[in-house]
Amino acid sequence: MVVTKRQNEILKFIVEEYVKTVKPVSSNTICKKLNCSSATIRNEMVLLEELGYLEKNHYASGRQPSEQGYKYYVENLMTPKDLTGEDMLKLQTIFHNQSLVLSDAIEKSLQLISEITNYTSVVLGKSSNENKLKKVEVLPLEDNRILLMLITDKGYVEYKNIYLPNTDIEEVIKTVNLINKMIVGTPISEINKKLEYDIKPIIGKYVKQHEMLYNAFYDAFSSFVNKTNDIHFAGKNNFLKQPEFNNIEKVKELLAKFDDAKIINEIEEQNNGVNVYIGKDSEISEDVSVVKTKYNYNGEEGTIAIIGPKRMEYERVVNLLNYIKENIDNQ
Amino acid sequence: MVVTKRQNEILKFIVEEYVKTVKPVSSNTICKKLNCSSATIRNEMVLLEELGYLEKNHYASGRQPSEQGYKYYVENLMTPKDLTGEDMLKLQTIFHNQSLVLSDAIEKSLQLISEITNYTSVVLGKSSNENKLKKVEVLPLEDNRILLMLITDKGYVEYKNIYLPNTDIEEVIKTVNLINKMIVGTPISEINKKLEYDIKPIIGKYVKQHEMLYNAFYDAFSSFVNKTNDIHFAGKNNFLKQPEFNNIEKVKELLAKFDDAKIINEIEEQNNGVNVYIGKDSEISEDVSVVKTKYNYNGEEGTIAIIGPKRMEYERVVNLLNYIKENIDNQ
DNA sequence: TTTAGCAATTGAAAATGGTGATTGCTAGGG
DNA sequence: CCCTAGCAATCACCATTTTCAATTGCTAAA
Repeated sequence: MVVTKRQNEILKFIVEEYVKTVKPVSSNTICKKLNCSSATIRNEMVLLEELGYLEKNHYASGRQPSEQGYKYYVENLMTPKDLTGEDMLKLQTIFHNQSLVLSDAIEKSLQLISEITNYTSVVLGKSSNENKLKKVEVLPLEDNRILLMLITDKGYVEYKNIYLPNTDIEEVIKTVNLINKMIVGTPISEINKKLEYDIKPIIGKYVKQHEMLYNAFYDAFSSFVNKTNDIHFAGKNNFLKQPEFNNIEKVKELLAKFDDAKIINEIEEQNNGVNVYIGKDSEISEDVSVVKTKYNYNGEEGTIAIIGPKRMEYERVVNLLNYIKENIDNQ
Repeated sequence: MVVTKRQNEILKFIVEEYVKTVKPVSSNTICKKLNCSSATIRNEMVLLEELGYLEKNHYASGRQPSEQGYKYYVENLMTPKDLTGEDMLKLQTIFHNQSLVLSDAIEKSLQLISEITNYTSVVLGKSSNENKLKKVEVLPLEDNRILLMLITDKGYVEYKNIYLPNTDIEEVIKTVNLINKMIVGTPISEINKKLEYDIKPIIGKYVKQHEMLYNAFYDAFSSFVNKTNDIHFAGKNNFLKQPEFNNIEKVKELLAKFDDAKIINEIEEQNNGVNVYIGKDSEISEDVSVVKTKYNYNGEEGTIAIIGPKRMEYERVVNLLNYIKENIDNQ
């Protein structure tokens, strides 16, 4: 079945109206905008419903977009107009601010987006798993404490503050320097093995409290491996502001998902460009949608995503994300 | 007016029953436990209400503890019995695990507490504001990127990944080493001033892209200052599980408080020991209570707090916190 | 001092009724 | 053949009423 021009207009109007008002749209509301009677609209709505683009809550309720309807809207009806002046200006001040390191600019811009849209933003840096250890550094502090730092070739740092009572710190430093030579260059993911089989015996020889030191090492590397992703949220609680999440159960479910590492993986797989995943496709919850894109700036890879209710301002969000992506790529 | 032994028993029972069931306690429920009729209990309840320890929701509802009632319970009725076997065992495995650095053990134990109690836990490390800069370190990475690390004497580290296209990295490193000599020893809080008046001119002389480098420095130190507190939450969303927070508005209010830095300050002031702040005294919301304590382990200072609904298992939480405190002090 | 008994009070849940919004359908008109 | 006016039908929503069970305060007797 072919979708007529008028049907497209009606569908577009319904999506945008519903996004604004969160209320089913009636034939009457529509006929004020288009020049025809409500009955005509109703006839068209019946067809659009048969096509699967519209839904009713009950016999005599107005229509709202179905998941398919949103998809159709995003693919065919959305006008890729420029950002509104306001949105644009705010983002510009961030990206044109030379003082910001890129990662900070991204984070700041996502905070901004969360603020102005009331959705949730996520930056997902590339896994540090593939990093290789570049350097192990020890720094003596006061009172038999040392600072242990692990640095990777991509510039990630993990550090730990260790208290070693009754230990000759000089000796510890010598030992660590020895270890340093042995493990530099090892991929982070393989390091714990190496630690156990190659390093453990050596620490034992040199340091009295070898148990403590060894464990500190082991821990530091473990948390490195666990922290396989560098993830930052902005506006995590914004869902509380959305009327469709006014019920505790849904909020609970969603916030739990945000803590769960799985959400990250779901978000990661993706082709290039700015993509929209609606409802069930979001892999998070059928009530939310995700707009996301990858970036790669001189080896610094990552994904940016905006998570909002299915009733999302797709046009605006896609444009915002496009703008950010362009700014990163052109920088 | 004197509180009789029986009145104490009744109050204790009501508190513990209400904490369990979240429902007003009726005279009938009580008389099953004590050997007397419901009418007798009712007479006593009238007296306890006059003393301000009990409350009614309406004419014919059962009684529940008032804020004052909880206070009286915590101060006079709570039996400081040992931890139950289960709670104890779980905590032991954390603290007797020699492999954990103290700060990690604390964090792990709070995660555990949040899990088993469904309350929210907070560790608040001492402000890094009083720290002095110990070392500035630069490490060249691939592709004209450098890693900038700032290390304080107390062992805090802040790092930034900077991309400096078209710049002689060797020159940058020389410059930074120069800067290093000039600012080591400066308190973090004063560093931005020094940067602006003493350091800025120097970087200008040595580095082409001085703007970029200078700003990176400035940023790194700024975020150091802003991060005046080292704060970690566990079970932030646990409030969603508590029946008294089944309304979005309250949850919103509370989660906003958690993000707000003020909550930290409110929590910080405190004398020694494990203290209980009920309802309005919590300074957070009249619906929550806070149990907290300070620790000081070899210069590593901080505060631990458990935040829960006013209807809290005070006995259990106080005992848990006591156990942790003892373990830190004795370690 | 304790207790049995009873009227009084209230919230919560279920039942009821009215209102307004909106639809689907029908029949007539361009 | 498409559009539209008109109208009964449908349903959510709100307010009101009814019913029910829980629990209290009070009184009078043990």
